[in-house]
Amino acid sequence: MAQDKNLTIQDIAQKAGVSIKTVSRVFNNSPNVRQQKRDLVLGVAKELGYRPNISARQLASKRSFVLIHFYDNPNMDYLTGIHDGMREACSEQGYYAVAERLKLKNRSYKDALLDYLTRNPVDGVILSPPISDDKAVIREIEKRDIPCALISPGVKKRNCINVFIDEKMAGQKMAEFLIDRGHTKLAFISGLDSHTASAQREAGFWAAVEAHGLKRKDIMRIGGDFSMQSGFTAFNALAKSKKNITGVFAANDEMAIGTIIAALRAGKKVPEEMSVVGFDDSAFARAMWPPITSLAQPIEDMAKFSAQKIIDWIDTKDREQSHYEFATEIMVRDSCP
Amino acid sequence: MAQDKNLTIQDIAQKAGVSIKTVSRVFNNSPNVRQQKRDLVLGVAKELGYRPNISARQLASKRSFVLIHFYDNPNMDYLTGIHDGMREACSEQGYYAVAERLKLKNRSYKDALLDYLTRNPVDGVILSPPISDDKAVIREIEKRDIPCALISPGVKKRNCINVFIDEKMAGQKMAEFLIDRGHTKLAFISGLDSHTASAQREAGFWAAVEAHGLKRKDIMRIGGDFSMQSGFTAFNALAKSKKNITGVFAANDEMAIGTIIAALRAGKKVPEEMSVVGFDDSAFARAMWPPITSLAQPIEDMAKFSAQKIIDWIDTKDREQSHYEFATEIMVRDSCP
DNA sequence: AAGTTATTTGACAACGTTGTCATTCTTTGC
DNA sequence: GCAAAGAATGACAACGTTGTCAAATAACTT
Repeated sequence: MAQDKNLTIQDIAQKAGVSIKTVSRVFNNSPNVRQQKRDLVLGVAKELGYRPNISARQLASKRSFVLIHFYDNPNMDYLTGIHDGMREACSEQGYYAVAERLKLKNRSYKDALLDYLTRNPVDGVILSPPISDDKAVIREIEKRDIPCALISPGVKKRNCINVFIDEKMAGQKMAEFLIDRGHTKLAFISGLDSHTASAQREAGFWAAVEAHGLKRKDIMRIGGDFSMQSGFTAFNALAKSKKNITGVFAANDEMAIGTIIAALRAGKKVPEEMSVVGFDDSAFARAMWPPITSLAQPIEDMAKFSAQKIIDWIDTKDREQSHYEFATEIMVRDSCP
Repeated sequence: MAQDKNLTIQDIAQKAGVSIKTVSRVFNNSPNVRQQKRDLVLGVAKELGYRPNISARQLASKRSFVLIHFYDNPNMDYLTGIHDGMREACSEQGYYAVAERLKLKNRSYKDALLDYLTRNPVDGVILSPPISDDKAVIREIEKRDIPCALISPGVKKRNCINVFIDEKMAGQKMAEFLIDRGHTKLAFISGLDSHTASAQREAGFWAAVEAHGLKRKDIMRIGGDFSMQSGFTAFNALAKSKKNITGVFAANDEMAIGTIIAALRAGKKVPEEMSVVGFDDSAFARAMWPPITSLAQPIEDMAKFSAQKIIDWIDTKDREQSHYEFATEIMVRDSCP
């Protein structure tokens, strides 16, 4: 099967009895190769265990074969999910999956981006929140005509591949999950306002509140910033109020954790006296005590799909549709059983 | 300064009035180039903003210019620390920094490694715990004559660059930190036994206990596995015992967090009734409530240094010394002020 | 000062692909 | 059936470096 020798196109061409250019065409999914020859070449290549030399491809084609994921959400689960998904799609096609953090907080993040793009040519870009909503970043990428996929963008972009879950529906599902379990006094802890998804989750939350005729005065809305710290302060606000909230929906798991820790510290039992649900299905949510009920999105599938679509786009210079929606799932755990 | 055009060696050679080979030599730190010419070339290159084409270098030299970090500790702070350090060293020299997870739990991890190494040639490897102690992995790398650096290995290897902190001393420092603050009834929560560093931290702990003449019967040793979960159970063991422990030293931050959460849940105040210190100075340790006193190691520096040494090794085909020790620092926070 | 040896430089052919463009087959249309 | 158009193939020159080896220059010897 897999040879160790460094085979070249030459070897394959010889054994298959075709020209090296034909072999090249096959490996680039170029049109204008008879199916019969395509199969022949693929067969020989597989038998001999041939793998194209990436450096040579890069040099000759002036492509980099790099798909890069720009992120600014240092959530390990999320990141590895995206990375694994990208890699699955990439390795099949001989692409590299690279991840690069872009710190939006730093004033110079745009410079860092430009610097990166000029130093390291990339063939495709995947942006995850909150960068998938950064107009400056998207503009620079479009300006260079680099195929681009947005994961969970707040606003869908015409020239990009948009991959997302229905955040509003997800928010609504979570709120209804609490309501179904008898909670009528709810709190929503929001994320950063710059993170559009959080706003949509909130919209879903309010939709559920309204649909079930809950009273506005029984509902609290607490501003957070996705950090554990803001979960602490959120609980304090909760405790200070006289509303006697029993169901808390945090826009992400870290804030849910913060809320629970603060609750424990204050002697409030979770879930007995107060239920908390999070969002993201992070490892910490699973490891907490109690483990946290959270909403899981198929992030790996989404990333794989995005990468695949980008590669198609590169190959065909033309992409079909650009909106793709994925289904979510509530992971029920002890924090709100 | 930085030109956008794609300059080639040719351009530099022409402008500097030397052959392209000489320029090539300069950029490869090859010997046998007169200092005067070296400066001249470097000057011209800088002025024009030249950057070597990596693909061409790879193709011609059969080097990959990739340094890879194999890890199996999904701790984001640690990982980004290592990655940032590597990148700093790499970017100066035109190398790529790549990270790849090797799941030791999977039976097939060795196959995954071999698969990776045959598919993606790498010029150098950095291993972090627990992989820096995996003999099978190290053997495969040595077999291929790939320069290798071990970060915090339990056992130092002759043919590798060994970069570490004095784990035992660090453990001792942490224990003494507790003792200095008046604690005489201590507990140590260990990590996985396969993680040699944990054993060394423990050795330091016992050394401090002995040096200060604490009574063995006042000390508890609880087996953990680095997970938050094991911090929970550790606290339970603590609470069940009648020893009235007031100072806890967990071999990493996650277990410290678990311990604190369990304590809060049980109504025990931290640090008023019990002090807890961790190890690693992770983001969560900083974000917890109370923030956790923890031991910080200069991981970024260590990684940068490792990468630099590997590149030197590649360039000179010869490395000097192979043991390098870095200093640590206790980050004092509220969990044991 | 001439003969040696060591150091520095350069010419030119790789490296393994893809782009270009000319050539040879297949269709298709009438 | 034959021309015209289209699809499939291949020959050969890039791509931007480094390796090899020979040539030129500098540094010692005696």
